[in-house]
Amino acid sequence: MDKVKTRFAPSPTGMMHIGGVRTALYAYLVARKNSGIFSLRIEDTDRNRFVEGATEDIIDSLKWLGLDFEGLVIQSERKELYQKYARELVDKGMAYEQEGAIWFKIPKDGKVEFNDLIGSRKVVFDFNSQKDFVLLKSDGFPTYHLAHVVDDHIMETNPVIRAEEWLPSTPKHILTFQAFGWDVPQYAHLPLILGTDRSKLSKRHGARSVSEFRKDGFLPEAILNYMAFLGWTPPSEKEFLTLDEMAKEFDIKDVHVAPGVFDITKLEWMNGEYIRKTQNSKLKTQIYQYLRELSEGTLTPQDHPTEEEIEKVVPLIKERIKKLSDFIPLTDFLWEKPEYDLEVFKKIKLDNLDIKDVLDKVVYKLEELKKPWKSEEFEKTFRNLAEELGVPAGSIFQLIRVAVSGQLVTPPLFESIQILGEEETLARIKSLVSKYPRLL
RNA sequence: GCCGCCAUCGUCUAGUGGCCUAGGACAUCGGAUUCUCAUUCCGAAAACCGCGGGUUCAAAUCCCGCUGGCGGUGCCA
Repeated sequence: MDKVKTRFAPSPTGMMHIGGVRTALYAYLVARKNSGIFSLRIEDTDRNRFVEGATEDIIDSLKWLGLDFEGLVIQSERKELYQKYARELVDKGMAYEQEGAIWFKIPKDGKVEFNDLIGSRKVVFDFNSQKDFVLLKSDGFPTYHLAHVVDDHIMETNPVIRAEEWLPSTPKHILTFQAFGWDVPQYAHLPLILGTDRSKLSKRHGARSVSEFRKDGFLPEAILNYMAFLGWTPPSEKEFLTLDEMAKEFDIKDVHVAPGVFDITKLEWMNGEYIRKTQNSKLKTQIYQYLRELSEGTLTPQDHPTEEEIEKVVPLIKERIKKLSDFIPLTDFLWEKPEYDLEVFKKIKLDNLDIKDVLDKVVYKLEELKKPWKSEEFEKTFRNLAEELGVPAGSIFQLIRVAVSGQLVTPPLFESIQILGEEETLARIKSLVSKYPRLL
């Protein structure tokens, strides 16, 4: 048998869409599984819908995801090829020219049948449900129908893996292959991916391109894993699979027929799982690179947080973030002086105690504490203070937390303070007290 | 309208005639641990397997009809 060749064939009408990830992934997996070849084809035959930068975004996204492809075909660069083939059909009498376009002539009677790889379903279309269609537009560019048939024949694509929205036009394609006298490839029409309103996932559902997910701090492994499972369960029924493991287990025949709803909540959960599974040193690097990318290169190694600083915080935030972007709100108080919203102090239950008085006591205790501050002593000191004041220890810790960070939620207090440093901690509390003597 | 695809908890799914009084995961809700938040650990609720007919000793699983959802119906892809 010939080598298995698959391809991902998006049209550059926008940034690479998250739904396209699954199509690309399955095609990639089929190739890998069969030691075949996976390539990319840019379907840019509609000049009106062409979006500048889209091709680059698709390539970048594929690379970022780790879906390596060999071979790149750009349809607009081989216009003449399609023209030649369109003419050939005209010469054969199977197509005709009208108003500058070349139309495929649908035979009078009969039907097309084919077995789709997905769900091994048999699909039958009557010719009379089909109308003549354009192969070559009057601007000289091919339509999808022609380009698909010509390219996938030349590229020896088999199976053709594409979204189910193509299913209704498959008879056109089969007829065209036959008109040329070429072998018809096998088709795998992947079920649609739906938005929460159950209509085809699109920009209306929050327009999520791969690059946006990347910017949001999603990991490629998590995206791949989640998308793979939208319509497929590995025979092993494992929950987490690497690309290699997927390639081993994947069989296009196991892909479901029913459409699936894209659920970002589950993707986020999975991303969190991947973050937790990542080695600290690797996570440190990922966060560092992520922050640099976010700042579009304006972040230099001298800016905060530095790689060393991130390294110290990683163990504290690893179990607290679902996305790399969560790192920022959770830790920025460590590198920047906090802005205080006095409202948050009201959420600390200190009975009728005066916050300023309590903070004064905190400062006093901290100054008494032997340096370097030790975790046990720190804790004991403030538990004692809480007892003296007759309030829960948690309230005291919470007050210190807010005083130091301006936030109700932070990584563990003492560890955060250690990163902040003793002087900075004291300075922050003192300046808070002096800045807002009344309000507190 | 016409053509086509699909149909198990809110979501992703297991399930290919008896192991199913339908299992898992996310989300949700309780509870335990805890200085906040998270993590982790327990537990609960959640699908009369879209509806109606068959076939069979036996159906979520096979067949038919219906309904519903979605897709296509472009010199877009």
